[in-house]
Amino acid sequence: MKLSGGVEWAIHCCVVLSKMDGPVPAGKLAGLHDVSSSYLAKQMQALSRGGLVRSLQGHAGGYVLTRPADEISILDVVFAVEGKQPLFVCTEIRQRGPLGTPPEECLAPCPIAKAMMTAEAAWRDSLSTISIGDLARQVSSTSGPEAFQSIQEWFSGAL
Amino acid sequence: MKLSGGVEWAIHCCVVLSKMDGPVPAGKLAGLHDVSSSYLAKQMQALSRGGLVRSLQGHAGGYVLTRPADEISILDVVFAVEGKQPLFVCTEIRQRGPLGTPPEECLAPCPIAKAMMTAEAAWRDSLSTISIGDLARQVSSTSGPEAFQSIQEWFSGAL
DNA sequence: GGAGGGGTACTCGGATAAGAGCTGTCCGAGTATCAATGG
DNA sequence: CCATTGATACTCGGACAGCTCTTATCCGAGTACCCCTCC
Repeated sequence: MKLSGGVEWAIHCCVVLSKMDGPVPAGKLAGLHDVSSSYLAKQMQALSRGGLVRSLQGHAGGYVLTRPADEISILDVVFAVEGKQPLFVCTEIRQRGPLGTPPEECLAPCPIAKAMMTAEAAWRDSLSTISIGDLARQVSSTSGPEAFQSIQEWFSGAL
Repeated sequence: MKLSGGVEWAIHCCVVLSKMDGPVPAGKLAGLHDVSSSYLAKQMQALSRGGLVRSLQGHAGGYVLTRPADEISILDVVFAVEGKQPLFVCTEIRQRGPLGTPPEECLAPCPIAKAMMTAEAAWRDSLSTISIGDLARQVSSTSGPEAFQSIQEWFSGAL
């Protein structure tokens, strides 16, 4: 029970994209972070399907954020990469077995499922309060404001 | 990225155990819920390793809760079955690549990891506020107080 | 009648296969750029 | 000198294997009960 590693990559890429002017191809994002180019491309495709980024094909193509960074929450990224399926899925155990409760009596949700859903909602709420813009500002204050400028220059100079 | 299905089984078993007098073998718990006996045994072993239940071997053996139901939170069960490893693991991407931040400058935790950890803490906090005893009381009020008595009788009569 | 010993049946515990999902890779479809050519 | 046209190189997108983790199963180790035997 572990979150996909691609989530971390995707968030980092979104933060970087939020500070770049033009489109950035997946290959350069992979080179910057020293990760598999092909696999990161897969994550970017997920972001594209989720509507978080827009893909530009052709010579000077790449990915661009579709919305302002402050309007993209971490939850959006997690949903795009991992899917919206909840962590806990109730299989209605109470209805099974020789003493199972008949379905017509199961009006209220199973208390166990309810508790798990409440906790999951707390998790999602916490993720939805933090935006890509917030993260970018925090990175600027910790790693220095010139960090993103160096990245942009590296993208231009390219390897 | 889905929680192990065994978690649901384990919680249900803990709730049932909290209302039983004597030890209950894993086979009967499996029969009650109509799930794989062998696989549920594995989950019970995890609970035993986690110190939540005590195993009694021999003819009239089985599993018994080690603590009062009100002192066992759902989080304890999740930790016992899934392990205490966090959902999100930071691989320190910021240190990798040509523009990676040197380790000696990474004093503060990565903002991205920090945000994920905060959300995870909210999830765990929510889980830790609900005990097995709470769930048992909710089941009694929704499914009727006689439900657990029927189960106890079914365990005695056995199949 | 009571105590001791052996057998039996039941329990847990860990070691062992099958399946699904994540990780990683490849090649084809599409498009903007650039250069060459003709007017 | 400018517009058109073709080639080119670069991009994304989805289809294809390898591997780890979850799911499912089995058999051996250990223990309490029960019955039989002996005193």
